[in-house]
Amino acid sequence: MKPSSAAKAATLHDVARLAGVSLITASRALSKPELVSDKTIARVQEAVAQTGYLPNLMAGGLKSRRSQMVAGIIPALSVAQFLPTLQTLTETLAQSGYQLILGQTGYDVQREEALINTMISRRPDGLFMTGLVHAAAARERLQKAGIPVVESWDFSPQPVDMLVGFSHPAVGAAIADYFRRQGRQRVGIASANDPRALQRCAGFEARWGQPVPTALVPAPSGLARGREALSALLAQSPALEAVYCSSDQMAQGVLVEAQARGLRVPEDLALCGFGNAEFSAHMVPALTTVHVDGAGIGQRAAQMILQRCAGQPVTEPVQDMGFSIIERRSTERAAT
Amino acid sequence: MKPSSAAKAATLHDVARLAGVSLITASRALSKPELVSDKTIARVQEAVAQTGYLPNLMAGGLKSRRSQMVAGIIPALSVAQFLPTLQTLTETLAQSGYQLILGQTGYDVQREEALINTMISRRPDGLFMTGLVHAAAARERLQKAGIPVVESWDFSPQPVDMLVGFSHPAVGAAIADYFRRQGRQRVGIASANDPRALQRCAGFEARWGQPVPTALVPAPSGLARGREALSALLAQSPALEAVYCSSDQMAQGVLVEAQARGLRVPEDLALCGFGNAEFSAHMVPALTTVHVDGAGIGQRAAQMILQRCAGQPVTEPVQDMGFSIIERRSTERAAT
DNA sequence: CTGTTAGCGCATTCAT
DNA sequence: ATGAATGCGCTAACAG
Repeated sequence: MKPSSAAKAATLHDVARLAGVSLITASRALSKPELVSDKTIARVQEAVAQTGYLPNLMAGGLKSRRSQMVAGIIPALSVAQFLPTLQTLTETLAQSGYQLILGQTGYDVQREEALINTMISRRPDGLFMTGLVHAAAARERLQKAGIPVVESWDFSPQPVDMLVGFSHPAVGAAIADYFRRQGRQRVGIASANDPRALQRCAGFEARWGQPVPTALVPAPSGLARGREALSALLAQSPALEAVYCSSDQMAQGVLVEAQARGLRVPEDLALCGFGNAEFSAHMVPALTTVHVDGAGIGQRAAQMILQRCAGQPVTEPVQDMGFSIIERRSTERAAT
Repeated sequence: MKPSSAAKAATLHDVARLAGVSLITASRALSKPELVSDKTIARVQEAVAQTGYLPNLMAGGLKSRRSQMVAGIIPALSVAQFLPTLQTLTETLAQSGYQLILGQTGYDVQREEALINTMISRRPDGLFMTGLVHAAAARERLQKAGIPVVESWDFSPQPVDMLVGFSHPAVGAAIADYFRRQGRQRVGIASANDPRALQRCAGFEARWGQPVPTALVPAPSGLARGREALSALLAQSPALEAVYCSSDQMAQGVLVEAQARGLRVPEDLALCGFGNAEFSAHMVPALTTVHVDGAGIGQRAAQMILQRCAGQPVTEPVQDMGFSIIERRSTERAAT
């Protein structure tokens, strides 16, 4: 018995032989024990233990047409936004025996399309997307594949299949309304240049009603980008009173840069972020931001996929999860 | 032609028939074109385009015993530490046509073991672990499975197979040395309670030579935990001069709490983090921290796995990636 | 260069 | 409650 890879893994055949039963009985003992006598089950179990048998899900899946895998497509793992969603999705799926296969598009529509094809080749039982499916060919492919598809973190009246998300233009508009309600005049935007962040910018500007000084930085946005962005904004508009930032991470950078320039937040400059990151409530000043239930998105998406895999209909295939502005110190008005 | 899932996906058989060639010729035209005439390839390609054929990798993998998948096991997606590693790993593997299947252990050894079994059932061509494989049974299983395994972000003289990481006790010791060299007297530790962070604490304290006030918080550590930790530390040791934090995120929290208490960093309190996050260089003050090449770990791990999948030997199966202390403003000595 | 034959490991029919 | 045959879709061997 060499420790090398020589020894082929035990198959169900080996288990059946050792247990003195037929192949199919061994199979049933493991996956449908209610159809097999307790004595037989015990014998099979022991044979499994002795041989160290682990089922080959590829073989089982080939026949049963269920791979027990779900494809997950994201722009990039480094986008902190999506982490709670992915974490919950992975966990919820795992509880039902499904694993996630991960793919990253890098915000590139061509890579997204290629990735979707690659994923379909693995015959996943479902597919999860952050964002919408952009390529028309991919949409068609997915529809033809006939598996449950959940698009997320965005909104569309005509999703490929199911959707759990919210409207980014509405977020932008809500922040514009909020700043206006506070009586702010000279507002600016510090945003990443990814499609969803740009939708928020557009929503903000449309509601604001006039051009808004905007500094765009490459996605994914972080603290360093926030510092750059505020510098760029102040160059355009020195008397800035309030800034909407496309992520809380970026807002941290705007805060640091403001402090480095001797600007007080919120007295001289008000800040609103997006995402309600774990740290935002604990910054000084605490950060006003837009809360989105990322973990909830992941859980609902997983439930929808699992439900459909179980053959049940999904009652509400398009869910707007909404959002809410969390007011904190960083946009407090001076008590004049 | 209903748009529903009724229409079964085209198989290679359909493609072959349409192209007027045999099954295996169609197969070769797609996967080993150098063995097939250009004319035939063109005919097959067209049949593929017409049918919308996408290969079934489960079926191919069953026969060829290569699934083109790599299992990736991490504690939790929310641990920012590992993101660059995972991102690079996923990308590098994808370039060679491999996809990553993700599993999360939640730092639980039992879940880790169960997950490894589940993963083996999918017959991945390789397995990547953040950390070491803890359960003895799992180590054995992996060795018997005969696939390339890379453990990472830690060090062990006897890995299951291959390893790319570094020594956490050595990190702790290096920071202790650094503080001592600076002439700091009253030092403290603010650390998460995960196994690797605890190793760094132990290394620090051993090198320091006497008990070090320590505040432990649950992993994963973030800004909020850092604030808590500094409060706890100051309660124990009011005259604290320097703190080592087990992550840069946590160091941010310690900084915020220090500032909230009117302590100046570095004049009143020096700070050293761990991880060299993207933001650390841009904080005010910029954060001294320990740099670890997380992306490099992911890339090397991917290369090792790919090399072994290609049947080539890996010349250096155990790689210590080392680490380095990046000195920045947060530990600067006053120019007395 | 192309085709024929024979499985990969398992689960779904049917039968008993 | 158990078993025998059949095939999921594809590729590794060998032949031609």
